[in-house]
Amino acid sequence: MEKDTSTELKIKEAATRVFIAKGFNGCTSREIAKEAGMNVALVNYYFKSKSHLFEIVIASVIEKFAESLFEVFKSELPLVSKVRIFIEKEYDFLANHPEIPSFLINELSKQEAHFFQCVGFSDAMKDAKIEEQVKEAQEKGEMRKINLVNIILLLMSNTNFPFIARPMIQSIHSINDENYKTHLILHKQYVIDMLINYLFPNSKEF
Amino acid sequence: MEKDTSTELKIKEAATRVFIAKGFNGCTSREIAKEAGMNVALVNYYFKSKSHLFEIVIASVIEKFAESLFEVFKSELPLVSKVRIFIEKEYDFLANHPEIPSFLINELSKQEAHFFQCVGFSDAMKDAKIEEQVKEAQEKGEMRKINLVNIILLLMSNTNFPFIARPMIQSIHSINDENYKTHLILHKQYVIDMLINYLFPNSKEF
DNA sequence: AAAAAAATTAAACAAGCGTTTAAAAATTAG
DNA sequence: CTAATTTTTAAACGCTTGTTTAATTTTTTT
Repeated sequence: MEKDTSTELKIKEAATRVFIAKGFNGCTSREIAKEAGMNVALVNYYFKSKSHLFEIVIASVIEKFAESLFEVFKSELPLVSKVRIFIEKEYDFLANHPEIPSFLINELSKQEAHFFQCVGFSDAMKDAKIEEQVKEAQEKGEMRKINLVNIILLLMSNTNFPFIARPMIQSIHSINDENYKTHLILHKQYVIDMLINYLFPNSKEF
Repeated sequence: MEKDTSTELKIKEAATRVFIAKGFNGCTSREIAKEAGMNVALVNYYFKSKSHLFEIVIASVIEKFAESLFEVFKSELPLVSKVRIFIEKEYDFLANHPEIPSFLINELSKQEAHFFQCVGFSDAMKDAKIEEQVKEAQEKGEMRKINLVNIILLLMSNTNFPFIARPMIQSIHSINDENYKTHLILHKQYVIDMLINYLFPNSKEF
């Protein structure tokens, strides 16, 4: 009884590509099988159903998506540096996986949102002790006193949205992919400057 | 030959609700008919197909979505006030229609993106003469010299994302709807302060 | 009030869906 | 090398999909 057959893996990878590109409702089992170069029945042979396969795929996408965030905040740097590095890493990650935020936001707002809970997102949050770091920096007067939820919102808004809304923004301004990439590179620095200046008003870091 | 029958309107309104909630691929013609309290065949009697109905719906949603943006910028206020009022109006609009940004971003990234072009989004952009206003303010030294694309990105990121990502953020922080609303109210002011301070470094407006 | 037109309905359609079956092929075990 | 097991296949399953049909009801016209 082999585990993690090359066939099984190929199907999961193909499914990930197809699900991300078209969403759960936007694709068919046969499409996934074709993308993997397999027979349709094999999808349900290795993964018992389309839904089950989807749950596995989205769980691993979430994990990949959240990884870099917590990686940065677990380190031993001052908070202001963590914010800068997080934004930089996030832009790098999203440049390579620009479709992931839209995919997650989309599917999580439609399907039942139990996916996130089972992954233990908020556990990782506590593990990284971000809340404590923020409180400490705020008491020292280094950081603006706003709630963690709002801080996360500011960080995620300015990193994720430019990738989520790319098709829309390109349409509005009639610009091509290459041109948009140029704007994104500049945007990263704008966001770093703006956020650090706002969150750490007394910081020298910029 | 009646025009704009109450039946026709009911179907369009029902379709708008269903499409926004579930997306084009996530719902059926029968579901739309049921929501409107009509027979399935009537959907294709008034609108020739599900796709055609969808195009009509998404066009009117886009129009509604873009309206407030251009309304503000067509007025005769100084740019710094326009930015503040835009953010305020956008938060008010999105508080009443929180699902619209996700819907648009979602469908526009999947379907062919010809929807936007046919609505003439960029025409309205030129009509509002935003580019000229920005250039003028920048030459006067009132406004930070960054590209219009980046300015729009900053504005839209910080207004739309908090509504787009609500399910995700609530999951991460384990907070309920009411609690999230409270954070949103605070967030609006944070965004205004941060953006005006960044875009208009010498402004007294805040 | 009768005839014509429009609106609405139930029923059916072919096609595609997720999933299952049962047989064939390939692999492993003894 | 044979038997048992696993993997892969083609075909079919019931069901739902978008759409169409043809009959019925309602409205409008004359």
